[in-house]
Amino acid sequence: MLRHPVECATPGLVWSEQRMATTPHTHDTTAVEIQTRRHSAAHVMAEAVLELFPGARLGIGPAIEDGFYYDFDLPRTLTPDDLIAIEARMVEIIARNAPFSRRTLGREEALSHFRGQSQSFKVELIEALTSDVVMGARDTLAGSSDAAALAGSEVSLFRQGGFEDLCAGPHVARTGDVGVIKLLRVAGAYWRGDEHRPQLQRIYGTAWPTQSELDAYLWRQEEARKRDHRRLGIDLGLFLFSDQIGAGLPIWGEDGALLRSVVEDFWKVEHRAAGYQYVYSPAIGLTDLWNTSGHLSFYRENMYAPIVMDEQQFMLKPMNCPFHLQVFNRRTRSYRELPIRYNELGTVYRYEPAGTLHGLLRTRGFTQDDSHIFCRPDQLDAEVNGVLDLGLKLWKTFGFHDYHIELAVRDPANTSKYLGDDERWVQAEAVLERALKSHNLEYVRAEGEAVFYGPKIDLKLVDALGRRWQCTTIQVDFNLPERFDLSYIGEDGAHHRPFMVHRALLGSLERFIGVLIENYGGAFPTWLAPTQAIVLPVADRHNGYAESVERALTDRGVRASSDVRSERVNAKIRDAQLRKIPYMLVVGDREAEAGTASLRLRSGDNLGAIALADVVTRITDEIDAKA
RNA sequence: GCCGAUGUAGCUCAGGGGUAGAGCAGCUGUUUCGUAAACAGCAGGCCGUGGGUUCGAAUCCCACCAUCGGCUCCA
Repeated sequence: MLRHPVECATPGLVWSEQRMATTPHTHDTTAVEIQTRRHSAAHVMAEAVLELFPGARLGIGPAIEDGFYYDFDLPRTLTPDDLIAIEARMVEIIARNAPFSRRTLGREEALSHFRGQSQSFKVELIEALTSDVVMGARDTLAGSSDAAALAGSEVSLFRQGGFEDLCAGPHVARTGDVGVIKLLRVAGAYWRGDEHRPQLQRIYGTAWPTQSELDAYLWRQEEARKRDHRRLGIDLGLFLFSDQIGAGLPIWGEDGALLRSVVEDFWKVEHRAAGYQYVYSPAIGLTDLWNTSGHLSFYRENMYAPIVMDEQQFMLKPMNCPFHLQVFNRRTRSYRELPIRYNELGTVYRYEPAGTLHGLLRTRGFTQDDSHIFCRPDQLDAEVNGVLDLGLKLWKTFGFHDYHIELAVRDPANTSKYLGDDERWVQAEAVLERALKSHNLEYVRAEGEAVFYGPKIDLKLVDALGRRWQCTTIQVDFNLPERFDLSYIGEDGAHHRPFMVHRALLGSLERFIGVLIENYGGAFPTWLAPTQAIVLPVADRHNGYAESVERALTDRGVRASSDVRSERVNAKIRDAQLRKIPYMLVVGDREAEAGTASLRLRSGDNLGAIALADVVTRITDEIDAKA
């Protein structure tokens, strides 16, 4: 049993509170208890590391979802053996069952205390912490401080055994209450997340009340690994990467390409129905184009080097916007034709640092489901609303019903990073905010997250395991129309500047399909499955009937095949199961005689013999319903 | 890009200074079978790439590339 946590009322370290706040279900008592346990485990780990590496400097050590970490500055890099040794020492410390105790120190006292121990990161934390508390600015490290107010502030410290740490708490009562721990991995992490500051060694671990809960967690991790789209991509033959092509450049294999084309076809039909006009644009454009668009000033580090031909410089496109602007601009536009909505599955190339590549979720070449909408000021609200309507329809059809939404706005402290005047930024933010509210979508404001040409809505899809995936982005762009001098002739006969909405609803086909794979664990709903039905003849003499069954399905547009190998049905079923094919139609003497098929579902359910026509209807109905 | 780990057959992995091993997949043959793996045989690798050490390197050292776990960044 977990005893009552040590009480703590002092305003504490910003970081631990932030972590707690970002963890779901914090109001749940058991969640608070487990967070307390894990945070205490981090202290135990720090004690163990200090016992083994007396000179170690400590960074921060919060509880995180499913575990905890602590950052250390150590004289040498840790090896897997070190991890074992640290874990063993932690088990000892937990067995010592030392009580956690709290005391407070004045700011100056605390500073000299940690200076005396050469714990410079702790010193920095106190300096930041006390000013934050006084100034009420939780996220600001720097900032002017009121000396008088600071002098009176206090910080809390927690001790267990021979180890004392700056900490807001709360903690468990004794080290024995930490529970069952396991260290998972070591990773480099920049101090305060800043790549210009020292890199520390971060040890990740997890802690649970009992061994069986730890085992259950490790089992869940294993299950999650089985859903990894990179694993499934290989197993199901969906896509591949090749050393001969280059990192971050996926190739779609047979079934992956089929899946992708199903997604694309559906996307195109829905966009046409929503009043979009499809356009095509080239992969490269003259350097001057990217100058005009502002990409060379604001996006160059993500762009590939110029291609020189005939004394002209071209650059590979990292975005599709400038091309769509050209389509709009090719002739004078009337206010009567607005809104104009161009869409394109546009393949872009962006340089991404090698260490950030991750299967289909982070690549160097990807195809955005892109669109640019040009409209009058009085149409802007309706257009953004229309984008959300279409988005919701798509996401729901693909099986995503929960979203995590951010309204990304400028960093007010650094407006020089952005193009365009204040008034338009304020206007753009207001339009996005109104659209979210009118759809009753909850969102959080994210300052400093806007792109250089406008504020945006970033929408993350929440998958079957509760994980969030950044896919959608909806941006109001007041800047590119200006740069390319877009205009339309208004009712008054004068030129007016159109507004522009830039949006990708699935994000990129690569990432979206990666997310689809993980969400469904490779077992796609029938309308998406590359092979929707497979006919399994019991013996070779049933191959003829099997092929007629297959034809009955393919004639109705079902993606079906037959497994006519000289294998036993058991083997054919096993292979079909592993390929996660939704429908298996077993046919033998009885079925051939009666004109039926014995229907087995991917779930393992055996529905028995069903008249062929009914099987076909059942499958086509399900495909049509996109269920 | 930064920190760490890893790289052996299509896949999963063993081996480890003296000219490469298993299972599955593949191919061939036999089997004709009723809801998650029939049997036998064959074939398959410049041990990520390039240097170095050595009589000899897949094995040791260095560099690079890629992948994995994180950090930072993002569709």
